Amino acid sequence: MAHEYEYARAALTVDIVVFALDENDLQVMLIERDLDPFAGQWALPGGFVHETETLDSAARRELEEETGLKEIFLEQLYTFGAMDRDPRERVVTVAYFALVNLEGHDVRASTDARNAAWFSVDELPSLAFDHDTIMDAALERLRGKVRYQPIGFELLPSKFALRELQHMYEVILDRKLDKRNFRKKILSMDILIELDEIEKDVAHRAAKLYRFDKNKYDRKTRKGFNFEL
Amino acid sequence: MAHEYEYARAALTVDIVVFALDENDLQVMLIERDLDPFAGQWALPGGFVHETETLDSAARRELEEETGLKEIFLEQLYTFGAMDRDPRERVVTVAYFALVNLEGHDVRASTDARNAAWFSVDELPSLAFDHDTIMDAALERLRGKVRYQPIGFELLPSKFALRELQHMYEVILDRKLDKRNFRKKILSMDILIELDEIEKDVAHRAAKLYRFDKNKYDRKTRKGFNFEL
DNA sequence: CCAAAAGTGTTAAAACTACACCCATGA
DNA sequence: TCATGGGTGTAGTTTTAACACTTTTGG
Repeated sequence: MAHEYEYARAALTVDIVVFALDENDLQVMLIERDLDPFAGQWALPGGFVHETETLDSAARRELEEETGLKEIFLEQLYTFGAMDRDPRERVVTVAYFALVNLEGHDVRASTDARNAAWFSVDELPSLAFDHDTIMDAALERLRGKVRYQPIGFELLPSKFALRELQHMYEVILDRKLDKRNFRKKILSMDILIELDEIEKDVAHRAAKLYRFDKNKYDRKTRKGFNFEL
Repeated sequence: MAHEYEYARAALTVDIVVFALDENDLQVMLIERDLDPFAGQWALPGGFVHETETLDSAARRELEEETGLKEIFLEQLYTFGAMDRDPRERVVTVAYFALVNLEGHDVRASTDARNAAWFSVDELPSLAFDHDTIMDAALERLRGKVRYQPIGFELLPSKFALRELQHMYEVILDRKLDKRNFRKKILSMDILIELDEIEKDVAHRAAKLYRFDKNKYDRKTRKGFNFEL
């Protein structure tokens, strides 16, 4: 196709920072590059935006192709356009961050003949391109946003114990929270449904399970309610 | 140049939502398009990203070319990539928002043989492309961010009275604030310098002038202080 | 019966809200 | 002298922070 606007065009990619929780850490998924530049180094999953898809679709497609993850929480983060971020030529990338609950999704640890793996955010290798910068921005965004938007639930199974919820916040915010105060606060928001169900296969006393009530949250939000931890 | 990545490439633009305050309103600068598509309609200032500049530089360059504004607060907002946002071909735009104090900057009301003008945000014409959507996003971001980051000062002259500061928040947040409580709160943050200077040419009792102490704010922030209104 | 985590209340301090008057100044 | 906005304090209420023990359950 002849371009109507005759400017040299940057290549456009998407890159995704996928967060998940394991027992004790916040983790991100990385992919080992098999080609130059940066062959053998770890990088964020991502790839080129096709002419026939939106940025969001490109991010979802790449995520599924490279990690098998689909239908997960995905939000645009920031667009990076430094001149030399790709040594070959000008590439602008739209970065996303994603949140996934490991139990609900079957993550291919390796796909595309490429090696994919989870890394704890405080034991990251140095990354290809400017992906360290993107990672920092994603972490900062997650830590900021989790406190005033109920996105943290995306990292948990749909039924969870209050301990798990508290633990998720402790891991992301990197500080201890007081158990009684945390429970009082989150329950007083009245956005959780207490289920008639308790934890299974737990070594000791089983906790009640809860579910996030998105409808109620949306209704309350429209009436001026603000989630804040 | 031969493209190393052989994908069809979207054109890449920047668009900027420039906010300013007049006596009573929050305003934005718009530009009347002289060419199709949308000839005669109002649109955000913006234009193509050149191959030799970053996204931020492109935004600053376009802003200066189209409005004469330079060295103003500028922050990336969001990247819009809907398939049909430009009727001619695929164009992805990186949107920015800017804050400017009208008194400190000489704004050309008209440049480039194009017509530029300020509009109150609650009396906007319908805009070209998807610029309505971008505008909504910018307003939402400004309203959210102004409460927990000290960016509102960018809309005021460097020396300002507390009344002006309060008024700025009232206009942006669209609600009355209590004078005594507002003063207590903002002064207790200890990020303003009280100057040995009072308002000039004011019809009645002149107010003390203050200045935002960015250094002190940065120092306090590093020690865990959080601005919040 | 022991280990482990669940669940629960109170108190003191701090922050927030609502509210009204006198003062200084220039016209 | 009047109109305009500057500047100030308090009391009631709400929110937050700190803190420890008993209960339940499975192994």
